[in-house]
Amino acid sequence: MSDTDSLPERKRGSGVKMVYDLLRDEILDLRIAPGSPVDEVQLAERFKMSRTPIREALVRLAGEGLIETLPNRSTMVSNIDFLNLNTLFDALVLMYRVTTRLAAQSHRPEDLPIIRGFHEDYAAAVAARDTLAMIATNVAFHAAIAEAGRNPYFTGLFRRLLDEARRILRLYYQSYEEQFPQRFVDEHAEIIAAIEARDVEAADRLGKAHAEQIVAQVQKLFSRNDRLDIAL
Amino acid sequence: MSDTDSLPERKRGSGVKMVYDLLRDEILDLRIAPGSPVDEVQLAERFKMSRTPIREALVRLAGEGLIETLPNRSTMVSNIDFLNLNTLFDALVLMYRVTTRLAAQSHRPEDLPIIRGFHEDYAAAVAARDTLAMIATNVAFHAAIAEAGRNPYFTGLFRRLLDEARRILRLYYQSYEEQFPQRFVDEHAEIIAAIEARDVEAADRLGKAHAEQIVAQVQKLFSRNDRLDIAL
DNA sequence: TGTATTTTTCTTGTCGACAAATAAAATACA
DNA sequence: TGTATTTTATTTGTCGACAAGAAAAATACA
Repeated sequence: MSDTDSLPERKRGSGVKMVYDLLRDEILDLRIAPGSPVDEVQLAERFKMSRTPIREALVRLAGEGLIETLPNRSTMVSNIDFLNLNTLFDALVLMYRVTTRLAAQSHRPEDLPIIRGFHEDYAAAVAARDTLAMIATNVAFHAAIAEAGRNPYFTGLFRRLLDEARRILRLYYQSYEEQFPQRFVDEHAEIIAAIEARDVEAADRLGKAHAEQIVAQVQKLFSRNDRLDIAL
Repeated sequence: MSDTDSLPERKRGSGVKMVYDLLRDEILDLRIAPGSPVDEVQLAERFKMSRTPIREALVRLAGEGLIETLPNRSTMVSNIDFLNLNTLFDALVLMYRVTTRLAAQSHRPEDLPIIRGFHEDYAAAVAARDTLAMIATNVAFHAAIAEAGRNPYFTGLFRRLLDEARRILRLYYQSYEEQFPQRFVDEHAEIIAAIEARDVEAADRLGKAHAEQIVAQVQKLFSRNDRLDIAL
């Protein structure tokens, strides 16, 4: 694989961030399977740098729970905890509500163009049936709404939840290729309208409904898979 | 200062955790002032180890927002963001509600003795007028309730919020030494009762009231200080 | 042939040293 | 004396090497 086959001229502090961002994306897009071993020397060779900056990137990833470190022994990509998916869904629904509500309450005029921009990106991805782009732009859309709510603690947790959900959605879209996401586009438009009108209650309600609908779809899929697994 | 004047025999992976825990406590108890510079070589000398494990501990602390690093330049203890305290309070109130509610909903019998234990520790700290112990045991009490709710995403955010609040409460108790915490002890007892009775609505209501009361007190103090600052 | 023990291997954890980047100090110049 | 430029100093970022720990492999022994 020709990853970093560009100029070996790297700036001083940039290596860590690069490794961090790249590994993070690969993990969240399921390009690296959960449970896969993460080898420091291998990464050092791949990125053509010493183990030290690699290690720092791994420590950061471990801090976000994306990888797990066994003391003195291997490091691996965190598994998806299917048994506790409901806790993830609970947290997601609440954060959808809270961030949308806060955005309606305290957004500024300059926030709306940004949100609309991601909304259009998402619509374009749906039209193009580009699954990875759909997932990424959907996350960006809701993250932008959260930013407009201006509570860093909520946006921080929400981002993390959306990241974790990114892996699940990746599985979801791998299994089923349905055309329903158009519905999500419409719901997004409604949410924007509620935020713009500063209708806090409507924003809350729409955010909740939007989240619960996605969760229900995913749960339906996984229960189907569960039954399949048992049947085999 | 004779910090680590014990045996130089350290186990292999223990250094990082030790430095991390110690620095974290010092920061949260305001033993290191916000804005203070954090020097790697100094810490390396103090803990008698190389800069590498120190660095790893600092990366973890930075990941939690407890320290801030300027690229290629100094590292310092994060300042308390007084201008955005309301976002912290908003998040805290919501998490008090959610964790108490969830605890009432899905706690197990073995959780209650743990919660009661911290409740008694807190009562003892109040009786002894030990400010630092009061803050620490109060955090432990609510963290235990959150654990009983069994949603790792909520407990994670809640712990972080309580940590940040620890620094503020430290300021609070430095300024005013009032005897009202007995009221908190009583409220804690009510909360435990609601959880035990699995009364979800009552737990929610009590958690919210408890949080809002603390927030109101702290806000009153800071608004007083603000006026004082302006007057000077 | 099966089990206990030793040896090997592989990965991580730690170290000391050097290079780069920035701020502070010193110097030159008007 | 005030400002621009060079030099020094200090702190971080990166490197290569070595040691420790744990699993796997190999060996010894019954």
